[in-house]
Amino acid sequence: MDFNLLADLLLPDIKKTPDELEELYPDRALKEGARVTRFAPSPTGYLHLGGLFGALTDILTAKATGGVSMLRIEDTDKKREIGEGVQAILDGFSAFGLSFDEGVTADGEKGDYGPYTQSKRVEIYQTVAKQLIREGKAYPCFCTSDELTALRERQEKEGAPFCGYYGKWAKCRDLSFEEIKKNIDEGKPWVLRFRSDGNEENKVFFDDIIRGKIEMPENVIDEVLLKSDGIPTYHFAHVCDDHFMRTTHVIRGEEWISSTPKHIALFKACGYRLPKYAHTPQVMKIDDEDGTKRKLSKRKDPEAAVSYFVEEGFPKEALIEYLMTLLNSNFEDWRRANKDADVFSFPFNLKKMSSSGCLFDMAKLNDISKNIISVMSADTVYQRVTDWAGQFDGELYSLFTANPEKAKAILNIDRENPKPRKDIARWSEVKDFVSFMYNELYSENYSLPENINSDDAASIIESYKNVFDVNDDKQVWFDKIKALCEPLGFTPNVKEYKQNPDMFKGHVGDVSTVIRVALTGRTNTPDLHSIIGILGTDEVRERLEKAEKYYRGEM
RNA sequence: GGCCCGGUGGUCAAGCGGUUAAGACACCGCCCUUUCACGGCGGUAACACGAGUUCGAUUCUCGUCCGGGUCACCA
Repeated sequence: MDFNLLADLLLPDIKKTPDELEELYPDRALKEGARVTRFAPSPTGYLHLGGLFGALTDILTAKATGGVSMLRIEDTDKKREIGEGVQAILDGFSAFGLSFDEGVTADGEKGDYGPYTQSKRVEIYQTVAKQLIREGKAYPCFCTSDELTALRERQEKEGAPFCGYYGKWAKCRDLSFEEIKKNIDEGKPWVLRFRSDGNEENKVFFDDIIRGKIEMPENVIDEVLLKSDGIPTYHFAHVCDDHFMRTTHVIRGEEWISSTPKHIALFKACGYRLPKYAHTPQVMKIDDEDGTKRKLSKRKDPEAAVSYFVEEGFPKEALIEYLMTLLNSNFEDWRRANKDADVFSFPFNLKKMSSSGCLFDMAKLNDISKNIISVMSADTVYQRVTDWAGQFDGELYSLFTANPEKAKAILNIDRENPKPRKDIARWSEVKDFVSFMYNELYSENYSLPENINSDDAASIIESYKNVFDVNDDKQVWFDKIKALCEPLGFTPNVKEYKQNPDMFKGHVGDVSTVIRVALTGRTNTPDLHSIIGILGTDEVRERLEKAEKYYRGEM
């Protein structure tokens, strides 16, 4: 058959040649060892945690080697695409401060190797496809999906080694030009298939940067290259795009390992140099229902969406730092040695990546987040909280913005010193954390630790009321509390109490706890003296009186 | 089911033939402390199993088991 004729019959509008494409997208002038990576999501929904994980890997790899990272949108499946898909991805990245050197951005595309949206690259794919047809390496297939289903059933029944369109089962493989022409003239839809020359018996090897040498049977499937709408499948798009974008390192999820032999065959058929592959592990979680470890699922797990972390109010640095610890386990050591360094200056190494799937650990994220927030200034925390609240918590927002000085004073308690408290892991916790400082949020809770009874509590409060002065400095304030102890049967000396616990009702800590509970409704708060200063005389008196009445059983 | 990837404490993980098998989170205890915290110190706890190679296997090989992925005109 004259394949040139076939090529023109199938793709008459394609005039370009692959050589022209080669000139259009020349090799990149990068220094030795620089890696070109790409993150290539489909706009099918919100950005997934695994996506952030992968994107970070791409960006870090490029940064660490002086290379280039790209964001390419793989929108070749119009059925699964959702309207705001691209925007959702972009929003996800911007929320966590990630950006790529090239590709799709909020302000359009940047870079010389575009377009970076696959639906705009159809001419490129078809140009390569046409060349493949000319070389007899691709052919049109007119099988309907019903026929394909029937084929599969037949293969199963007859015990074929595996299912798929290949070898003797590939009935369109050897259609004559006349048959093809007839089908085309009749307007029958067709897909373009790869004419595989692979052999099941042969092995194909590739070196995965993360996993080492992987050996698999050679591809024999006549994979679909162009779908009936002329749009490429992932496999073909991957080969064309990563060749012409001059990608050096294809970093993708491990679910792609099994189709790599296809890609290798395609790269070879096109005469392109194979990129390096790195298949990353997946982020998993324990299923709440059956307790098994499984891949994070978009459908079942709210924390699979990066928007979850935005809504919960995790500072963006926290999620990134957490992901970094998963990416390269020496990150934490590096961070300890480089406290203020930009995460992107971390000497990331793909080879150090673990190859086994990891469980998402919320407790660890919380810890990292608390550490990060604990070293922020009160101004910064205030700013971040109000930014967050403006979007997710109107009540907190009005409370904070109505009196910024008060909010900052609260947030500043025990902060900005060498040993800051670590109370807050996410902005959504702030409201509860500060609730006792605002009457709008405060609700009394007078429950005491078991070792203190109501009568003693009432006496403590009564005595404290008599000596309380909001203007006392911290030392005087605490001396007064200590002075309350002995007359009431408590000791100001914790050590003394521990030596002779039977001689006292309790120690100064218990006395403080009573006052703390009376004033805040909880046993655990930041420095009481500071709280009293912010609350002010009237409020403190009012709360003390109320608590005293409560403990005396008068309300 | 075929093919492939993976399997070190509860979690993330160092380790690459000889180690008392690091560290971090979580948990527990103690200490510090003028309350609450922060912090410091310490503790519980692991090489899935079975063969083989070797003087010696967590490290290498094979098998078993377990977990995951993939077998589309989805990516």
